[in-house]
Amino acid sequence: MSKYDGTAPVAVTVDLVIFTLRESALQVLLIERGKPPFMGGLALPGGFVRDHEDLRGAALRELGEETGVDGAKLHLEQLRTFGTPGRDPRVRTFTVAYLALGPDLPAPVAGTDAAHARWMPVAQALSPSVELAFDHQAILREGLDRARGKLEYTTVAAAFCQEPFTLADLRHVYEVVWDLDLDPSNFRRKVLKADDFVVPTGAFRAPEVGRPAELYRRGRTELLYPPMVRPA
Amino acid sequence: MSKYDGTAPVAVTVDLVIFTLRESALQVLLIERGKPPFMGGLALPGGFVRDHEDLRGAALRELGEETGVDGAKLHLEQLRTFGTPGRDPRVRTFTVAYLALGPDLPAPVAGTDAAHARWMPVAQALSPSVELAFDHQAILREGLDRARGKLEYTTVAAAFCQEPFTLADLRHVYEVVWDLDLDPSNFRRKVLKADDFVVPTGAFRAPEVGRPAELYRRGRTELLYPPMVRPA
DNA sequence: CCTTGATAAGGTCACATCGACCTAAAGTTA
DNA sequence: TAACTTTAGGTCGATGTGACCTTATCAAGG
Repeated sequence: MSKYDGTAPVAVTVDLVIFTLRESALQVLLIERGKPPFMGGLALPGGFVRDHEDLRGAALRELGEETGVDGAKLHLEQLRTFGTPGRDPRVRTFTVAYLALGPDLPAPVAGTDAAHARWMPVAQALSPSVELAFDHQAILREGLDRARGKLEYTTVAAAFCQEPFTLADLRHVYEVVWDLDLDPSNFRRKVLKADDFVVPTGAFRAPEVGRPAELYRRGRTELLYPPMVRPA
Repeated sequence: MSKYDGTAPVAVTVDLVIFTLRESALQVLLIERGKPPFMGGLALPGGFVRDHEDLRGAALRELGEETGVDGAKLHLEQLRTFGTPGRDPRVRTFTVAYLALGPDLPAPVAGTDAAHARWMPVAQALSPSVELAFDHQAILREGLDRARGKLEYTTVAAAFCQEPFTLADLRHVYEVVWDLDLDPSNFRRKVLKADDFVVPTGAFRAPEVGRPAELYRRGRTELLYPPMVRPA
């Protein structure tokens, strides 16, 4: 970039913050780096953007390589771009961070690119005991903040649920991501009053114990109005 | 990028969507391009990110060059990164778009980099009669959407007001950006009930006609709770 | 076969907020 | 002084919310 003509060595990558709900915890997909820098350390999945490849396309490709999941069915949105000089010790690197949300995604499969990938509770990944490569801790932090905020005024919570799902499943998403308890009755009232947040299927699912719950699918609404208020 | 090692010709730029209120209209700063491509056409201000320069730093520098304003006093946030192949016919270019909001900013000064810059009402810039270079129309559209949305649940509206300002000034921001009328009385109640959105100065300003209005300064709160609801 | 326990479904009620509207205060202009 | 304009502030019915209660429907156990 020294000549300001775009020919100096600059790299552009995408990094993914992939969240899912496993074992009643919000978990993030991390990979073990197989090459320097930060070899052996943990990092967010990601890679270089290829020629002729859209940014979103690159994110979808990485998503498929790391989780084996068809990203077309997940929620995927751009988070922010990080480009502080020195964040990659090798070359000036800009990374476009993406946030992906999905229902309980499969464990990474051995024998693939994803062999060195694993799920880790977000709380653990953000704790001082874990060190992530590059500035991935900051990216993860921002992904968490974004996800928490978006639950309030959008319907993305349903992206964490495998269809069909019960209202308890959906409430569970809020409770885990926000780390608090919600009143089942009031939650039900809000969700059903919001227009086309969820649509009933007429079918029911019997839990291990208790009354069977009706099953729902995602509605078409993206924006949640009125918003789900997050208690103090 | 063909070798995935970050040495292929790739350019990274920042582009700015700079909004201000002039003559009771939301206006955006556009420049007349002095070189190809799109020579002579209108475009958002922006430029290459330099070595050793932060993304935000590059945005602040361009802001100063184009408006002569010390960006430290404006609201500046990252919008999104655009990198569709072919968006720049010369070389693969990724642009990190920033959104800047400020009070009635000075007209561009002749004899500077900003000589070819001018303010244009956003409605006009987005109309079919105006063609912006590259994908700047899409970027502008997204900046407008972001600004409109952020007025709801943050206090950025105050960034459009020169301090000190009246509640009518602040209300005017909402009315212009949202293109609708708000009830002065209810607006007043909401703003004053929100904690530390604005702080009274005790001073008053006499308008051309009508009762003098109390003057306020920006408070420290960033998030507006409860949010300002946008009528349908 | 009925009780217990658990969860879903749905209702009640006091309270806060909101939109629509009204009144009073404090200036300027005719 | 009257008319007009804008700010400041209040009222009231409608609506949303949190806390809590009741009932329905299943499984498990006596």
